[in-house]
Amino acid sequence: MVRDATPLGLAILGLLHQEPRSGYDLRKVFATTPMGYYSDSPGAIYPALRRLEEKGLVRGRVDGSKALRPRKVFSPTDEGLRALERWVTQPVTRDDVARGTDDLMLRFAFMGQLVDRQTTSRFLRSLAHAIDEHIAGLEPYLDGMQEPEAIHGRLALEAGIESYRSEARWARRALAEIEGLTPRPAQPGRTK
Amino acid sequence: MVRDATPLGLAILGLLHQEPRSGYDLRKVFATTPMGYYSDSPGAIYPALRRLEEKGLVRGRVDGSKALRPRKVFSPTDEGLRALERWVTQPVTRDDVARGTDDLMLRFAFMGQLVDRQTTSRFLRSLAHAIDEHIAGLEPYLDGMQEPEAIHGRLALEAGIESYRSEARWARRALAEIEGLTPRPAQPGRTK
DNA sequence: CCCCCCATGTAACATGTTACATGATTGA
DNA sequence: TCAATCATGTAACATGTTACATGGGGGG
Repeated sequence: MVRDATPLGLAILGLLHQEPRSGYDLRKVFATTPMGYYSDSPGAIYPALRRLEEKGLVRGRVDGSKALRPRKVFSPTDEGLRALERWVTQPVTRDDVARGTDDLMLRFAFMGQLVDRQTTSRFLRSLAHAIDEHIAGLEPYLDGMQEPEAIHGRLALEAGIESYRSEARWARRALAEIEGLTPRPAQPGRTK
Repeated sequence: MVRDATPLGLAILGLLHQEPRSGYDLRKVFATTPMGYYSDSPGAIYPALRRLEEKGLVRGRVDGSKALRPRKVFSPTDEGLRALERWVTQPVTRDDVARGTDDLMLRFAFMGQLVDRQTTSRFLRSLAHAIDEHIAGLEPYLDGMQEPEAIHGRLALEAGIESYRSEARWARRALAEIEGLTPRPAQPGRTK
């Protein structure tokens, strides 16, 4: 699984797929929306855009329409679109789940405009499964923390486990919602 | 609020406070326990230890007891202990909550051996409060996502919000458990 | 004998942070 | 006129990643 870009680069690529944007537009998105997890500093955005351009994943066009200082507006190339699709549809591993689920949520969010519903369903199912596995891997540690001296460690671990449980529940609910939208056209007999 | 060390450095400092450890010991902790969120690579651990030593926060002693290659075992200095205490007792801000709660959980876990119960209670209360505020800041974005086209974005945001809710519930439950342990000796009249 | 574990570390590289620089336009 | 906003970027720095280097000891 060769990495096409950094997490920030992939986040940018997905935003550019929603609509063409300048570096400044991207900064505003990261600064003012719940995507603020990613950096909004110019020292991160502009180099990331340059790297994406060097790899041929995005292309920038100078927009001189306004009298303002010229904006450089970027859009994904075909290759960029393919890289984006590869990223969002990657199988979900336990490692993905362990290191912050933000990345996974971003993949899910961008999926809406990019792949069909079956692919989304597959993603959610594999996500739920990976979370279950991860929880099963954490639980043994709880047994080693039953002494009263270990109360802080135990509680911290419980917080983690519960947060994963909450995410697994979400994944299953989202799956139901996505699949309940319309019966899949190819298999009308399976409805309900 | 001057930063005494990087997140990895603070995690190391807390582990060394539990018991003196070598660089290799630390790697094993990060590689085999739920603390695996932090890096277990030698290229991160050894430089981090050197930085902590240069700042006078830890001191290393060569343990030549075994016939094996000499281990270098580190412990926190008094100054390191003070830095650790400053870190865990820092007030919890919305920003802390937004960028991964792992750091906060680590602070909570290390708190057990470091501060009294009142400080822990204060931490948990401010955590619950910061999470509530953060959720209140996220909810307005949901309103802008009621159209059916925005379903993926809406679901992703809901996942985030629910995960924060789950953490706020945990904080309040942990608070009850910590405060229920024993009545505080100084105020016997307040029991029950 | 060879490979894996113990245990230390270094070097090149990629990435992000902080702070600065530039300059035009818009509103108080 | 002064500050804020639009809009681009660079430079120095800190940190982490990946891969390599070293060398002894124990087990199959």
